[in-house]
Amino acid sequence: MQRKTTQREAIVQVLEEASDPLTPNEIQEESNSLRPGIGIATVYRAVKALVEDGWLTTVEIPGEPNRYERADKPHHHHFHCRSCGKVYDVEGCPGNIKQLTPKGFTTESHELTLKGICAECSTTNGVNPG
Amino acid sequence: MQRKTTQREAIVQVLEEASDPLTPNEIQEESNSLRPGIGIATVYRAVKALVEDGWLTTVEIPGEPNRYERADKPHHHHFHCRSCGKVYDVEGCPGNIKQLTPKGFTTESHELTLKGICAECSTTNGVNPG
DNA sequence: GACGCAATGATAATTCATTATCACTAAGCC
DNA sequence: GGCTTAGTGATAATGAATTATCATTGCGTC
Repeated sequence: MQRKTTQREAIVQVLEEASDPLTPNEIQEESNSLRPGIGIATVYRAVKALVEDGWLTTVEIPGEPNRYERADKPHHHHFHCRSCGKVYDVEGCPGNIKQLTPKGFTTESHELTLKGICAECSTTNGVNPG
Repeated sequence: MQRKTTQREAIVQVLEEASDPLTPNEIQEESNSLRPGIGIATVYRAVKALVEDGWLTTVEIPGEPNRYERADKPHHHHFHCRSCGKVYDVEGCPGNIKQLTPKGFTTESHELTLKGICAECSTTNGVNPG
């Protein structure tokens, strides 16, 4: 039977409160501030189960490890900062995506990733936003 | 000094004539039909040099190996077929992408990937396009 | 045609993210 | 409080893409 553990509770809480998608490593770090000692294997196991439950969605960014966020968020896209590497949620969608679909093709979904410099890195010196 | 080899000629020709971005493995296979015996290491070396020259661009699709295409193509996006795995060029762009940029962020570029079933797979039975 | 060295090709090594292993821990039931 | 066994954590193993190694090949020059 599925047992309730303090590790899993911490992981779920972290993902519940996250405003942006997190990598397994980020989940581990943040979970450990709630409940120290959680191993990376436990994070992977929990994430896998939560994705299978449909409670988490996988966010794939090219050249980046997978990130995970709650599946109940409305349709949105992502911003990938090339300075700090963080991934942020971006509200909205251009909306006229499917009209790009070539003849004979069927578009089932789409992923849009903005790339640039996030607000935090813009206000920090050492990075040239231009 | 940079020498002209039959291997590099074949690789360049393959990329010159490619209508869609190719993975190193695809480049190797196609190059070998022009000039048999080209090793994967040679493909990686040639691609790396061509990207550094600015003649090739890297196309990154989540969960897929990198693909490469000529850098002189006009702005466009990509379609990733979930059946055969191929990546196709898609003309055009929604155009109003940057207005999604959150306050304080700077968008330098964007990547849009359509996912679904390509024309070839749609006409082949065994795949349900819906 | 001979020579020097850049390029090649086979393959080992590396680099990651992710998964498997296994002894130990602790949740839930008595 | 004990028992059973699912869950955990440290780490080895795996898988896949890419890079390094090194003996050999062949381009470009003399």
